[in-house]
Amino acid sequence: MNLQNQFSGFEPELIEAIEKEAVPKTFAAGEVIMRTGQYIKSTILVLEGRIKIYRESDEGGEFLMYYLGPGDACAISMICALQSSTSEVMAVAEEETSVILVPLQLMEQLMTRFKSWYQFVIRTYRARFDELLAVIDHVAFRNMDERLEFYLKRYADETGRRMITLSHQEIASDLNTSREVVSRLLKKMEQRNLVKLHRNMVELL
Amino acid sequence: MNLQNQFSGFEPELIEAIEKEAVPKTFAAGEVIMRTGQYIKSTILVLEGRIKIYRESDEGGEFLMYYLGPGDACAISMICALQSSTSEVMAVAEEETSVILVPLQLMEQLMTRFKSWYQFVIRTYRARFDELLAVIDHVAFRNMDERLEFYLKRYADETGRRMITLSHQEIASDLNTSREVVSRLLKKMEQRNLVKLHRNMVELL
DNA sequence: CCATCCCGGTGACCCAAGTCACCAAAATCC
DNA sequence: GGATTTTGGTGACTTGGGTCACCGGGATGG
Repeated sequence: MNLQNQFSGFEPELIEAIEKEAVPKTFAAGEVIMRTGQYIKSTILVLEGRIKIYRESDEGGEFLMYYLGPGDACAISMICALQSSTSEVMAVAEEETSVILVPLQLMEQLMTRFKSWYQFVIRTYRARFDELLAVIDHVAFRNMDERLEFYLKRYADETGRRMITLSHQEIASDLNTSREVVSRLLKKMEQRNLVKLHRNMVELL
Repeated sequence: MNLQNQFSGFEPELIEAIEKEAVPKTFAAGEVIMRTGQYIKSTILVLEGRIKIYRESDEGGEFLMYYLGPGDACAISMICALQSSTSEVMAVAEEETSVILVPLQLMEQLMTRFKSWYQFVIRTYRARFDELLAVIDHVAFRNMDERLEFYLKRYADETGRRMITLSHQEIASDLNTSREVVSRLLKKMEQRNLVKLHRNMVELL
């Protein structure tokens, strides 16, 4: 698996420059990639797998923001790396995930040398910003049933599978609600023939 | 009022470059600066006044995200301008506000010519990103009473006044709730000696 | 000066969703 | 194989906060 496949917009010299200096790294499923308060010195490019980006509250609650997949970059790590400041979010590998770490000083070089890198960075900011706006919309304007539906659809889209292998408890954590609420809403969705419920699994119809 | 005062980190040549090509503009209180769906071709730098950035829902609800004051730049206009794509938020002048519009092609020149501009852009992204995270935290983890308290404190900080000249209805819109709820919560805050209520005005104690 | 509008206050009510308690089935551990 | 944990289902209850109705007092305008 190399850069070319996932980042097709990059010109060959850019790819070469990254491959020469950047550090590939692999994370096992469930491994923490970035934690709240941690200093960030490199930007993360995702080659394979899936990373979950979420916010933690003081009281132990968590709140899913979005996922990163192959071809994505972590906007937060970009911003933090460029300021060598701390991350305000958590990043955890959902599956076995391989990434490339682009250290700060390389990042700055690429920025001035390669227009395609610069544009990639801008696109990344834009994409994450839009995702945050969508999150705010949902939590501000939508009820739990709509949020749950959206959550399941997004999950299915991200993974490309209609079978969602998550327990009700895990879904509840991501939405910062309780298991009972998720159970009940899923039951209602089943009655509306939107999903079929299995153990540890929700099938989207 | 010129750039130097509000953007003290900029070197003289940068200021000169901006002043030569960028367009100053003034908005009256209440005027719409940017609306949802509008194409953005320039980045906005705020010299004087205050701009409210908020999100609109399909059903007419609105939701305050943050304010921009002197020395701030609009990250969304940056991102949009650089992609010449549409804004996903509303921007309205809260008071008489003067800004400088930096057109796209100038923006790109400055980016490569001036390190201090580049860093300013990064700082801006970071600041807005953090503000969005704070918004998400509040709406995800906090109840209305805490959100109201935070809202009032922030307003007082932004304006530098303890007297907040807003009707309950206006506050309710910003928090996407109803006037009655705001009235009741303010009454409770008054009983706790946190505020004193006047007509069209909340005094922070 | 009267009519109308905006503002704030309040009681009654309702609903979404969080909490508590408990249970049964499946999975996992020793 | 028995014990414990995880998972999901459900009824009962509470609570935050949204809605409705109504009222009075100040502001505004013809």
